[in-house]
Amino acid sequence: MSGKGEQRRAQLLDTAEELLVTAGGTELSMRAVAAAAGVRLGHLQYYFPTHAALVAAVLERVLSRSAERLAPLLAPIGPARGPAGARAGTAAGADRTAATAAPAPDRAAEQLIRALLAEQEDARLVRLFAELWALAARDEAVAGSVRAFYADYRAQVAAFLADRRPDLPEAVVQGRAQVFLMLVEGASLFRSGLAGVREPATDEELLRTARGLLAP
Amino acid sequence: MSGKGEQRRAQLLDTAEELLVTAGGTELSMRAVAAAAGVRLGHLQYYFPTHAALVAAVLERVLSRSAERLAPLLAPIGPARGPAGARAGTAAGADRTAATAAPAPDRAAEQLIRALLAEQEDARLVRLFAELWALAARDEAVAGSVRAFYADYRAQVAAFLADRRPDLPEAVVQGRAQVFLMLVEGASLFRSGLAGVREPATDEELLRTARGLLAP
DNA sequence: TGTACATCAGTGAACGCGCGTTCACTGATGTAC
DNA sequence: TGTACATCAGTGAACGCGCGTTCACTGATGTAC
Repeated sequence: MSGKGEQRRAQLLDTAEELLVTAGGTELSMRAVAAAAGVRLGHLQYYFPTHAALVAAVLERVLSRSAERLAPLLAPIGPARGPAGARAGTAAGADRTAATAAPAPDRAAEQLIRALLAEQEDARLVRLFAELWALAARDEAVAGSVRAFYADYRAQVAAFLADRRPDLPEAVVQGRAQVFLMLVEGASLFRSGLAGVREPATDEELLRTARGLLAP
Repeated sequence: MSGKGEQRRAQLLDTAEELLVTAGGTELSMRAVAAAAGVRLGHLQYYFPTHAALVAAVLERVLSRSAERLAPLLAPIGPARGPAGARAGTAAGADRTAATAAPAPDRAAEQLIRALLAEQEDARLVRLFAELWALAARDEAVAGSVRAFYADYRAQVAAFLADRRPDLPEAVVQGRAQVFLMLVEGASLFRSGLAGVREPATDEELLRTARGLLAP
């Protein structure tokens, strides 16, 4: 029966992820995960035969979960501009028509920006991504996953922007989407206590700049 | 005689830094550093009694060297605007008058931005900072050093901006300086191969946004 | 319904290795008189 | 100038520990007949 196995696997990954956040990547050992999960070392290895397999599985889940969290925020809900609304279609937005309670143009971008910044108040998540970047700097396989994640993220931001500004050339849309990500990910370093702390005055300038990129 | 000791110490730190960049933070062991430096483990410990002492020393040198590299770029060389030029005074700029060969207002900001982005083409440096962020996420002492480094960096950017735009309120100057750093550090992730790759179209948007922050 | 067997889930011990740290030691270099 | 001594620079062996990996094993659960 795969139900029990899947459940145990998920539980082990929960534990590993928790450990990655609270103790850091260097403490993510097979023994530590097994002990924290309350199983024997040999049993953890039944699900993840090697340490690399465990790390890869944790990584995959963290990134796909982040992608899921971002998807609804990025689903195009802007003003009805003809068929452009289908461009960045996601499953989440499929059963919603553009007409029902669509916010004003500026509001959608505003909500997206604020939601992304609100996410950064979770220091655990930021620490997790700092670990990911360090892992990526060390391990080309991890770097590939991280790049794929951000490529998808960027494509969604680009679709969001293209939906709202059909007049912009594709190259500009792609460029702005990427710069927007640079700004958001850079901000996470400085708003989480890692390289700096949150400040209202800075957040105001940050919002202004982010707005300028998404909906000028 | 302290000359020999100082020299040996510097050489050991060179080796450790090299190792940190090429192999990553997890490989920065006492034995690895000793072996790479061609000395015995016990001797490395004569200079750095514990692993923590070695890491702290490497960290301190990396950050102070980065600060030195940035100082001349940030020294105010803008148009003569009265006594404001002394605000961000550094030793490097002390023997240079504001009048000699001062570039046009936009040029100074442009040069600064381009110099900072050019630095990011050194993948080794970017990897080193990714390691630093991960170390900071794990170790509050490291995080303190990193925050102090960026606080100083930001103050210099703020002075640069204040020098050129004396009309802006201090809060706005501080906010823009911080957002500028967010953008630059975020860009390093996406231009180094770590989370993305360099693209001319993106660089154009990046320059545009950075310019808007520094000299609007 | 019962039995035989395969697969799944989990245990436990042992391996060799690299790690940080401790510590006693040696030779070279400087300093006091 | 010579000698005694302290400090500096560097060596070498050993410690206990946590690590990833291997492997033989056991009991539970599903499947075929």
